[in-house]
Amino acid sequence: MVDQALPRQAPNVSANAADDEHHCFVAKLFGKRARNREAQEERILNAATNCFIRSGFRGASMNEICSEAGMSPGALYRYFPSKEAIIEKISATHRQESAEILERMSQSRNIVDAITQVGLDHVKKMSMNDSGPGPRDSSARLFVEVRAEAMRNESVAAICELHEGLMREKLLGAFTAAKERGEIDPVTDLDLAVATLAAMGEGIIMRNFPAQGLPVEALEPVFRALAIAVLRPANK
Amino acid sequence: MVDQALPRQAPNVSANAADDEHHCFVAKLFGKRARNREAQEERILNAATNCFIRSGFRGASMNEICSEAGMSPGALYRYFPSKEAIIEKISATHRQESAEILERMSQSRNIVDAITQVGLDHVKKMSMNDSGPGPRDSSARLFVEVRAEAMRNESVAAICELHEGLMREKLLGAFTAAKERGEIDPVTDLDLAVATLAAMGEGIIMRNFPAQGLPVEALEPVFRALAIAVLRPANK
DNA sequence: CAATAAAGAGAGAACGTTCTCTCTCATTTA
DNA sequence: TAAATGAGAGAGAACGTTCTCTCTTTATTG
Repeated sequence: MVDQALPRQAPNVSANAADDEHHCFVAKLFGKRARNREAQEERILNAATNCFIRSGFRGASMNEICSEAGMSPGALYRYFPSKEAIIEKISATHRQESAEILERMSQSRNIVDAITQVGLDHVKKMSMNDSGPGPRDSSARLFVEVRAEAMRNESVAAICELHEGLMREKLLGAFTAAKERGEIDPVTDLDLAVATLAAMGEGIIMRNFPAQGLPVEALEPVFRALAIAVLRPANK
Repeated sequence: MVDQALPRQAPNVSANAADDEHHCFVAKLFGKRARNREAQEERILNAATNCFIRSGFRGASMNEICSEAGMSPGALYRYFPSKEAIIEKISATHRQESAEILERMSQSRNIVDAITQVGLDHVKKMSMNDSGPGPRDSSARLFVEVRAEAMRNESVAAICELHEGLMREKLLGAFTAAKERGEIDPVTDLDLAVATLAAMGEGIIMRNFPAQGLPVEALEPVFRALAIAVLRPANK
């Protein structure tokens, strides 16, 4: 009954510790074990994402996630130490994906074109469903969930702030460059412009524009007009 | 053991049912009993609001709410049948208060002035704390919580849709009137303008502008520029 | 190569806690 | 006195997490 339970010790009979370490390192990076671990983590993350979209961070139970992943609790807890950890990982990934849309900013010469494109890309991403079944606007749902969680979860708040800082920085950089190129009125307050455009981006996600029956394409001239309004104010 | 549990029926020994009904009606509206009931309900609602802001709808427990209200569960459940009911009531109230800001719309002659004022009022309300202690931006926090809940709670979703429909209607009415007065370019898509401005409003709440160190007053010219951009697009 | 040891991976029951909500009974009010 | 009100224990379910054990894969040894 107890004769097989406890005796679990690492023997470590090797004479060369460095060799062992190196071997372990290689195995962790490229081995079948490591690849399998990554695959399982992704399986859990996908399942959890679906559950969180369906029931919210607090509303979804670990059992629900386990069922969705086709996995036992014991197995799941081998890959993530807590529900918190899963929430944090998903929040970080989702925010990062949003932030990455800004990468295209530097590709465009015209700053108004660039803003317009970023806005459209954002809306498109948010009306998408990255992970299989479920509502079409999964990404937007998860977005709101992350925002709500950030209100009272310090870790998630830190994650949000990190990516938002990066976004602000990138936007500000692009605007400054455009200003130097003479595309923007010299008196425009760029910090204010960044904050305004970022807020508008989030609002449009929340209200879930496309879900209201408005086609994404209709937003093109709107984004353009807004970009012009914010970057080159008519008065003052 | 069971002899006292269920038999709780209104005896109604009166010969005149109409009199009783009338009496009851009057008592409910003006009696001390009714006033006390309302006071207790408000006490619970205030406590619950604080808890929900602090911990979220799902995160806050009924015990937490009872403690905050200085009340036992037995007492609380006399006034609200479930946690759900409290959530719904608070959601409805909060959304209604937001919608009521639009009442001023009709007071102003100039449509751009009106939009600007509504935007500023909205931001001011959201940076406020209606119910005593807690963070300064309680209203915004609650707003996000309601939005997240609406994503998966049908009742709350219905409440949101109701008030948003009213808001859209009111905005559209004001825009139409302004168009007839010649304030708005005849080719402007008013539905799109309504949706855009509503989305921007929500976004600015979410990003919590004032909390980012930007004074509310700085937003005045921004709102003005945006209103002009949305209502009278430069091209097309 | 066969035998053996160690570790990895996973299943599922069970843990202690916390949840929402109910029941009983005492107190207050009209 | 009869109804309204409230306190508080606690029922019963669900929660996140851990524990024990089995089975598979990998590494080591003779």
